[in-house]
Amino acid sequence: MKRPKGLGEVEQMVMDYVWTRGPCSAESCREALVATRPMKDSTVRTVLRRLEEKGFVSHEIEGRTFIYRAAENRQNVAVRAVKNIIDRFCGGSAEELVVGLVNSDVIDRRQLERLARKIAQGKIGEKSGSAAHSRPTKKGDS
Amino acid sequence: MKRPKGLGEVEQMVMDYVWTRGPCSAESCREALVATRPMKDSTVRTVLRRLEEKGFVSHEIEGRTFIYRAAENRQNVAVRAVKNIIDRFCGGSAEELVVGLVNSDVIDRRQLERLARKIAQGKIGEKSGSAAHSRPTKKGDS
DNA sequence: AGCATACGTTACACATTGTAACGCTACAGT
DNA sequence: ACTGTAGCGTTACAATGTGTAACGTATGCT
Repeated sequence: MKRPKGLGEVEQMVMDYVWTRGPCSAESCREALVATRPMKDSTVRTVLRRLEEKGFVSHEIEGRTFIYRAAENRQNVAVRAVKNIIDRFCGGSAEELVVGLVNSDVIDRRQLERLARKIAQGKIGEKSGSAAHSRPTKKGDS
Repeated sequence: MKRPKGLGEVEQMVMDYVWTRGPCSAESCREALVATRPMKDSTVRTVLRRLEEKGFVSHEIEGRTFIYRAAENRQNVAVRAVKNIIDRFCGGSAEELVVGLVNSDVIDRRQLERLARKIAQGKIGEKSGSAAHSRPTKKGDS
């Protein structure tokens, strides 16, 4: 089992694009990124392929073009990463982390309280399944 | 400015030891780790030195022995890492992340609410200085 | 002096990541 | 049918991070 350690700089940019713009071809991805970061098409393709190997994206073929889409949404990836951190640094308990986040002004304490209340009341965050994917990502839905 | 990307496997183990046991020499560190992971003393020393370069530990000399100590406690490192994640994946806003954490059962929603309330009431998390100490957290402490 | 202790230097292997040149294949237009 | 080209894969290489450790050097003790 390959734990996706994380994303490199370019990989992150590509993922950001995919997450933001939705399913896209390698070329459209490159066209968007090339403004801030010049790179050849083969570079983008390689990155995309590696991203797929890591499980961050999947692709389906449309005509003869690969359409890549995110396998998970940003939040899920973020959650996994944070989960990892919690395991590594907090012994599995997230409480102290939350405290730390508040102390470091990463989270505003009032906002947190409001949010927590809403969550506790079930107004946010219906757990529909394992929360491991935003969509089934099954092929053949073209 | 070099942001410490993260810790490798061995680096993590060393840091865990330093965080848990407090200041220690390279040798005592090695003695503790060698049970689960055989390695030579020079290996530990190299790791410790790299850890220091990354800013995770500092050392002072006692006699002719280097005593390493954590530059930051676990929580702070964890918070920084999470902050990073929030920037990268959540556009700077932690709210959705919290929701995700709850949905993924990383944080219990009731616990979160209790915690948030306590924090909001100022019962927890008074920002007491820079919190850059390496006080052993009172978990499974001997 | 000679040895043990404790640290530094240097080096190497392997994985990850960014980058890209080529090369292959299938579809389109003439 | 033939050829151009769009679109993908293969392969490769450099830079960096990480684990690992042999060997070298300094210092204190007996």
